[in-house]
Amino acid sequence: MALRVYNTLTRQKEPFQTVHPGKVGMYVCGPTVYKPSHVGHMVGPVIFDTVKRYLSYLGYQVTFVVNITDIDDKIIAEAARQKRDWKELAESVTADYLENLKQLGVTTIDHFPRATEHIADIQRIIQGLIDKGYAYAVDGDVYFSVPKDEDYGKLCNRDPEQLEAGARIEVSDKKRNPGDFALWKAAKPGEPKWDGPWGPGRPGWHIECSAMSMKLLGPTLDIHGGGLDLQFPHHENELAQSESYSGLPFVRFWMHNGLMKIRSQSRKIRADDAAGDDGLQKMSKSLGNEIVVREVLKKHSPEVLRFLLLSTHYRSPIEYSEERLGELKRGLDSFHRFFERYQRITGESFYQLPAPSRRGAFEPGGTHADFLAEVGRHRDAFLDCMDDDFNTGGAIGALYELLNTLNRFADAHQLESGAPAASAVADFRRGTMVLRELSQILGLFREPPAAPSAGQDRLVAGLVQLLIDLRAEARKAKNFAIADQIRQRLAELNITLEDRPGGTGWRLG
RNA sequence: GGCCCCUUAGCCAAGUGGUAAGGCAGCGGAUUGCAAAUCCGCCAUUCCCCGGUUCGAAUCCGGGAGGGGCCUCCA
Repeated sequence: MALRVYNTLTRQKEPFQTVHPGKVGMYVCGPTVYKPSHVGHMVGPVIFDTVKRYLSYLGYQVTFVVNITDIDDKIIAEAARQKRDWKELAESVTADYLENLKQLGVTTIDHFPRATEHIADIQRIIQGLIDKGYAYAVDGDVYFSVPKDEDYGKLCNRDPEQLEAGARIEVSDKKRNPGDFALWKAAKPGEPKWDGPWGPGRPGWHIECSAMSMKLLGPTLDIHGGGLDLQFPHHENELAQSESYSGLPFVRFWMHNGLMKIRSQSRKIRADDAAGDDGLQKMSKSLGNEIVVREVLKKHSPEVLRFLLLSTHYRSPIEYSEERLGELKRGLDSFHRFFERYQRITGESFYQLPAPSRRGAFEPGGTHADFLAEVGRHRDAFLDCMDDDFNTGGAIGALYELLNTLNRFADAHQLESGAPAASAVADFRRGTMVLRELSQILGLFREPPAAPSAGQDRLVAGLVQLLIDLRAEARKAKNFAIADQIRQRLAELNITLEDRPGGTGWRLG
């Protein structure tokens, strides 16, 4: 199957085609940096990081750009509130954002352009729009003239005439039409400003994305991504100004990810008796229900959070809850346990396994052809899901089936006990390599999970081993009362023992 | 008022015309001295409701109910 991608512009899945064969320019709207990121801000980066991983796996050379909007009304307002320098605020929030991305394994972004570093590019586009008659300057402001753009509204199916009916549009007597939006805003006294042909001021909200994306990726992007809530007005306006400026199609594929939701306290109470009201709301600052990423990572591993974001199709809304995270951790743990098992069997770390970085054919062969053929079927299922508009939820299902196949093979061939056939271990390794290959596409299992602090403590490890040895003696002597007491008391300390063919192991949790 | 989207088991979730993946939880079994881990089996005759198209629909069309997003800043 060939890759198909859902395009918001046409509202259907289309065969993926790029402007330049083999190359992909991908731009995703990043944050306006005035407050620490909440988990909703991670959805896009994780999704599009996975998109890039998969496109690279398919052989595309992908340039991935995420902008940082570091000048905006909200930044100015928040800095004033905190009595802080706006620039310093923007920088510290940016650092928080970048650290969160790193934690979540979002490692494929090539450029993080800042709006303040592209003022000249922004001004050039604004001037171009004025020259072409799409924009007009008034008292130091510059506005985009919506009626001049015949196909304005095509992304969101919006009729400019009806924008007036909304009545929620910012009133301004400077605008010629209610739907017109600012490209350049004149600075009020004390506000940050850059000199420009229309007077000192700063860029409007949408223009920085047009300027930076076209500068880094050319006039036509292959993929433009962002949250569903950015469709209008942000992307609609970006589209309008970019195409009016360049005269070329701005984006091949518009991709929008679903929003993070959270069960709100106030409605949860009602939901208990009111059937049908699930009490879910979008996570947002205005509703005061945001969960800051930094806080989440104090309690949960970043891998669980990433797993959550990939467990649902990217266009669907996704609920954030502690229960769900716990549930997913249990699922993830079964993979981690397998990796330890793999190491016991082969003496090799799963995380060191080589895996093809490019998609190729999987040739079963081997001594245990049925087993490898089954591995191949799961691999095909995984890749078919990814080909179908990056269906990560379905792909994860295939990953679980692959895990089951591998465990079953290890059981059936008693790889952990006695002296297993070398051919069985070799085929087992080949099968496991496929799990490594596929999980890398999702950015999962890149490194061993961080052991809880107690697990790294040599004293603790020594003491637990001592008790395991004593228990082994007791078991040998058939003194099960003592043996069980040791296990029970350890369990109370959150230490679980596992008696395996090769000896007893332990883990926290 | 306008524009979009969603509704699959206790929960999460894949599935866009061919007879319901997967996970969590639960239950039964193998294994174990007993557990844990792993494995096996069970767990939606049915996909919000009502019509229609079709040999055949969770999937297409029409209507209804419920939920959500956008139209103002939002990932």
